[in-house]
Amino acid sequence: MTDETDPQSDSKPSRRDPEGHRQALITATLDLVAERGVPDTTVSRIIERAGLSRGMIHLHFKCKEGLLIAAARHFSESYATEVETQLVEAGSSPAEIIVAAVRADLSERVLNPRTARLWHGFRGITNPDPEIAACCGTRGGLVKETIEAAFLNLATTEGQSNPERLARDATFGTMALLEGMCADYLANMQTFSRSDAERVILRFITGLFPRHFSPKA
Amino acid sequence: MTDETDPQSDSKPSRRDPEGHRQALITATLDLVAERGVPDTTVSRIIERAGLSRGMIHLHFKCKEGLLIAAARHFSESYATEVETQLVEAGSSPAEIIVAAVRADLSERVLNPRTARLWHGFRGITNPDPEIAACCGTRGGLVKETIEAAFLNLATTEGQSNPERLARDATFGTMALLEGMCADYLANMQTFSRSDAERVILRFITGLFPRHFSPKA
Amino acid sequence: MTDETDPQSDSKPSRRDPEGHRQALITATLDLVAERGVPDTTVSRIIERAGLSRGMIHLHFKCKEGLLIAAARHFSESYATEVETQLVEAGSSPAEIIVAAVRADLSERVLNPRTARLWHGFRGITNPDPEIAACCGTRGGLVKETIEAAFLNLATTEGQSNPERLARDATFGTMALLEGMCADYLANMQTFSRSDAERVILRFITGLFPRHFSPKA
Amino acid sequence: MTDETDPQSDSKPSRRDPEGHRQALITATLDLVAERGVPDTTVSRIIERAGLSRGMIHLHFKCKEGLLIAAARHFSESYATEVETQLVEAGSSPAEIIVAAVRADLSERVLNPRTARLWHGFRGITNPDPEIAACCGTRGGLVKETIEAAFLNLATTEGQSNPERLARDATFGTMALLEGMCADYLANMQTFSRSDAERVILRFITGLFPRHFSPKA
DNA sequence: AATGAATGAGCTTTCATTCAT
DNA sequence: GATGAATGAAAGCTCATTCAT
Repeated sequence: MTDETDPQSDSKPSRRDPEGHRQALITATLDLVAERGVPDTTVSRIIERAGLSRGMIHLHFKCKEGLLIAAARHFSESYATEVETQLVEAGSSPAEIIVAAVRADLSERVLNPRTARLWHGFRGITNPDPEIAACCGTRGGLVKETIEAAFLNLATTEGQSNPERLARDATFGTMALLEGMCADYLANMQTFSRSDAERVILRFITGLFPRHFSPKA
Repeated sequence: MTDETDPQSDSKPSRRDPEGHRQALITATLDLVAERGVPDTTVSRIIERAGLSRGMIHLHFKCKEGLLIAAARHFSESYATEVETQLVEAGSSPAEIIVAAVRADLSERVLNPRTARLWHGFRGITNPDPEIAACCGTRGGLVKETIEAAFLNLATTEGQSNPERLARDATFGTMALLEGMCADYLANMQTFSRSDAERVILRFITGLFPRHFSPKA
Repeated sequence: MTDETDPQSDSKPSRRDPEGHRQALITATLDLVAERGVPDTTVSRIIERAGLSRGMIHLHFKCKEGLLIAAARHFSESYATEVETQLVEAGSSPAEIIVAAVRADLSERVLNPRTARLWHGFRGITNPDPEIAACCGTRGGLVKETIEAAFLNLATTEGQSNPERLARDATFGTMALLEGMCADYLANMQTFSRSDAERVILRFITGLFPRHFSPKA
Repeated sequence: MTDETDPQSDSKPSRRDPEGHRQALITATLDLVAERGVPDTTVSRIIERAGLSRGMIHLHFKCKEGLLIAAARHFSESYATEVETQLVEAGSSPAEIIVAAVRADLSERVLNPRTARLWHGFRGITNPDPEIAACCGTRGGLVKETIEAAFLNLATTEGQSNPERLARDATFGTMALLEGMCADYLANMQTFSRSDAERVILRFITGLFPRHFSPKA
């Protein structure tokens, strides 16, 4: 998943390796944001964890804010990549895509303590850089587009009067439910049930598309 | 909501008014958390905004953390109070209660830039005081109980095989949707539509209780 | 040893008892200086321990410094009183008085963790109030005068050429040794030996007055 | 004693000179402890006197306590070094070494207002860091060992029944006297007489080793 | 490209003292 | 005489950033 080109695997990067240094700083930053939150992710802790020198951050990212933006973008892209990867292994019908997307979003690899803390950590910044707000403000981007396209496909097939609106509502609700599940997971990690979450979301979808999903999918 | 007994109206509290000072500090803190986030809510800014002296915070709340906890609790209680207030004006049937609760939660008084930022600001603290986590980790408490009771009422009436589970799913989904709407509102304040949000949530509820809600409630 | 007039023994003084309040504050101050040193003896800790109100200190002693002076003086007087008390039980010959004074000064009641810390605590104030310097700068006062008188008695009897100087040297040396022993006690409480200390001081005295003290006194 | 390699003499150290900065901070700290005592030796005063920036203390010593420990150790080492230096110029017989050590300890360079205040300032910390207690709790270390070895040499030569105990008593008494003299010096700088102090200490030593010291050494 | 010593603004907290009650 | 809420200066410390090397 990480640097294939780095001959020394993923430990401390070698002395002259600008790209390795960038990656090491981003990884250290994400680790810290997940563990301690954005405000406690200090320059000192980042460089200590990355095993690099103090000036490195300003050399590669201009300032701490720049590193934070790069880290948030990296995290957001990892999320989309991971969901898309899981979708590839699923079927290709719209209904299969939607169910697979929901399952992927609730899977251990996408929803875990680290990611739940990262989403909320970045979202907790009240006046975030627009860049951070754009990529971590809500789940969205590629995943949302994929789901919306599948819903539109279903709605059109069904011959509804206003398929665009149905698809939009379905997407809006599904994404909101996933957001809400993530918040619930963060607050109640011990008792949170992935299967309960999945069942509730499918009940919502089934309510909108009764022909395409069985009540007990 | 402010000092009825204070002869000098509700502006700056008089020199000897412990309770007024406590309230002033909590209000200033909530204002700042909403405007600038938790980490930028410094003691200096709080006392400047409250127009009080530096030592006051430690006198009344022992430390800044204590004030933050008191503020979070106050905010959480205000939320519940506001929703309950709006429920009083609604009908008394389970379905009416549920619809009213959703509408209240999406109303201007409950969901606005200040509250959306406060929820996420407090939630963004990665290792929060348990007290803060308990009251701001997710919408819950009184509102959730009210909704769950109403759903259970409907589910039992309907003669479902497992009414408890249906009520639990309905509550879980509704709360998750409200959470997700709040996150969406925070991320897209300009384009967010309260009516779209309400319609989507009612579609979810209608899917689970088709007899009690009309498709276009 | 304390307030004979207080009907409620030595616990918290009653509501209207100025003298009891003075004593309670002094005792609390000495306890704290012994336990935590002068700099950590704060007004808050003093009033908490004495169970009195904040304004009390400034009411009875004008300021914290005034209380500290009163406490130092009280401690110094307690030291002299205790030594004199032990001397009363001793013999009345000059040699007996001297040996008894040394023993008293090294006794558990006079040299213990509390007193060793109090002497050094007050002495550690670099620019002390002259009053504190006078009473806690070095052991002195009454005890020193008693010893010097006894030495002078011995020296005169012995018919030395310069009895005043001999007495002065003996007193100077004995007091210095007692000071040194106190410092050693503070630094090495576990290993300090009162009998070793006494033997060494008596060796010093025996060296100056071989006729009046046996080598193995 | 100062930077031989620094081309800009020994005034303010150059912008990049870690070791010089360390020394400057230690010197400033000792000056202040001597002038105002440990509690009034604040970070602000230290950096003002050293002409360095605020963060420097925490950069080189981690915290104020760390600087204080380093300063105490430096002071303790300076004391031992100074006494040893003066001993080199003295004779090499045990008796000469002892007399020289006493004289050195009472000399202007070893016993002066600054050092007397430093000993008592550091000793006045009631719950000192073990490191500070170890090096400033009592005169000791190298000087004590040197004196004890010399006394043991004398005691063995003299053929006493228990030479170790005699040497121990002599060392204990001499060190205690030197401690006591230092306390007396601190309390009575104007009237303190180095020659009186020396005479009294030699009287003690002469009493224990009459063959090796003349009564009026 | 890379380093890490240095900076000083700004952080939370503690403190002796005041004074309306 | 007695109280304790209120004050604000000053404490120790952390921080992102700079820049000589």
